[in-house]
Amino acid sequence: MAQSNPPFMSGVPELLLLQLLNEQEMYGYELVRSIKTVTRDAISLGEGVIYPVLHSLERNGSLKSKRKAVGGRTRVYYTLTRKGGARLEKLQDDWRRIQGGVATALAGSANA
Amino acid sequence: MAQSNPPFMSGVPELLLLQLLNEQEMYGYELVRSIKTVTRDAISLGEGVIYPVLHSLERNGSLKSKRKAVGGRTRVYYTLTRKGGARLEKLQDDWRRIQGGVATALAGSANA
DNA sequence: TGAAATACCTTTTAGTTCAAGGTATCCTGC
DNA sequence: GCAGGATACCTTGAACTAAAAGGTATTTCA
Repeated sequence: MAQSNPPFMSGVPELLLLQLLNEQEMYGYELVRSIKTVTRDAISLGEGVIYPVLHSLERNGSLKSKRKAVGGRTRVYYTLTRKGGARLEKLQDDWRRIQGGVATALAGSANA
Repeated sequence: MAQSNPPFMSGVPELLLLQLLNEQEMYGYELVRSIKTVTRDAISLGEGVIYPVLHSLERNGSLKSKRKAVGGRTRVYYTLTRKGGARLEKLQDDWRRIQGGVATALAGSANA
């Protein structure tokens, strides 16, 4: 039946979004540029990645959104729910675990 | 035409394999268990991940293999080529970049 | 008026990883 | 002498993620 676990590496886009939205509400287009800035260009995620993740997080109750008209354009602002906060903590833990795992491996013969 | 870049997070299995093989020659089954050990259980990759990566690395000239009969079983030992060494360095850099990127983002409002 | 930036979104394609299954040998205990 | 578990190789099929590209519409500014 092959019920796959989520690929162990994934969820970084999701992690970054939740992290930023935990600090302040933002809208999609803003998040696209924020991620680039905040990671000092190390990570650049296009709109085709951001919007689908945003929508799925809202669907599962991790985010809530609010439309605001600014000038003539509409912006959709997102904020974390309590569930989103829990999700963020889980993803942070996951990340630290695998980051630590890779670091240990890389330390193998290196410098030291 | 959508000529995709490899997903920015990927290549961690490849990185771990190359790293371990850079330290000493190993065979597939051994690598499966080594990765689990060396990452202190943070990362566990099955044979279905390891063998295909091994084969594709050999195909593109990053690894070379040598069969050895041990008892009645055959082991296929892999070692890095020069090209594999270069590939390892590239993946290490990639990893450090994205790791740094995520770290910067996570540092945002945290503890400090 | 026309190009670039802002702002939303979806669809298509490609790529990776996962679980599971398949073969065969060896060793241990019974 | 044979059953079961560990060793050792491998492939297949499904699931999931993320990348790229395209599509609409408005605003700003030259």
